[in-house]
Amino acid sequence: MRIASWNINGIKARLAVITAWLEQEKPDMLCLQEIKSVDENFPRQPFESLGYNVQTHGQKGFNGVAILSKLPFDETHRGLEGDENDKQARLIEGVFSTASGAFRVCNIYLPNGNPAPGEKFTYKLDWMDRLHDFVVSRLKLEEPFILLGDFNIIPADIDCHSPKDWYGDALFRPESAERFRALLNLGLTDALRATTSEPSYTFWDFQSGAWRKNNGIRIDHLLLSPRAADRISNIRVHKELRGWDKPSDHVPIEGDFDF
DNA sequence: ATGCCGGGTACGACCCGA
Repeated sequence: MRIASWNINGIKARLAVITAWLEQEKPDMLCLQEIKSVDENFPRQPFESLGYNVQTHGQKGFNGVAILSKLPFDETHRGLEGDENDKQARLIEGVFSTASGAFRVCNIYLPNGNPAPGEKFTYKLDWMDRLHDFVVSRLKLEEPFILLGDFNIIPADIDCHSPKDWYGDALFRPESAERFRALLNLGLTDALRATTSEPSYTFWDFQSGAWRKNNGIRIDHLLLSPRAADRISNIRVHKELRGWDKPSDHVPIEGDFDF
C-alpha cells in the first residue's frame, strides 16, 4: 500500500496537476493539506472517478485537509481536540481495514506560526502541545498509526539549504523543534530521516528562484508508530513535481507499506 | 527582502503562506 502526503496550496488551482499525478502514480491514499475550500465546494467527482473515497475537513479561504483513499473509510475524525475555540480545519483522520488488520492515518496541517514571537506562534505551540496529547492517546491503541502532513517544522540543519536564513523563524525556532522532538520521543519514527542522512527537501518557495537554486526545506513528514514502522519498506519524495507546470510549492512524500 | 510569487476572496486591494 502506497500512502502519500501533499500540500497542494489550493484545490481549485491544483486540480489538473493532482489528477494527472494520480493517474500516473496511482497511490492507494493521498492526504492533502491546504485545500482552501469548504466541504461543499470540494471537487469530489474527479477523484471518485479515479477510484478514490473522499473525506474532507474544509474551511473558507484558508487551511483545510482531505484524504483520498482507495480503501473505504471505517471511521473518520475531524479536528484536533483540546480547544473548543479553535475553528481552524487542520486535522482529519481515517481508520482503515485490511486482511492484515486495521491501521490509522492522521493527516495534519500544522500552523505556520510566523511571526514569532506573537499570537500565531503561541497558537502553533499550543496546537503542538494538543497534538502531543492526541498522539499519546493514539499510541495507547497499539495499532499501526501514521501521522503525516505539512508539519511546518524544519527538524534539523540538514533539512534546509541555508540554516542561517531560518534562525528565528517559527519553522526552525527551538520551541518548535523541541515539540517535534517530543513527538519522536513518544516512539514515533521520522520515516524519511530513518532511511537517509541526505537532504530531501519537500518545499521550495515560489519567490527568489528558490527552486532553481535548490533553496528548499524539509517540512512535510511521515511519522510512524512502532507497528507502522515495522510495515514500511520504502519512502520517497517526488521532487520532480516541483518542475511541472502550475506546481504547488510543496511536493508529495510517499511511503510503501505492507498492508 | 514582514512579501520578490502565488492562491484565496471578491472585483480592488488585502490576507495568508514559510
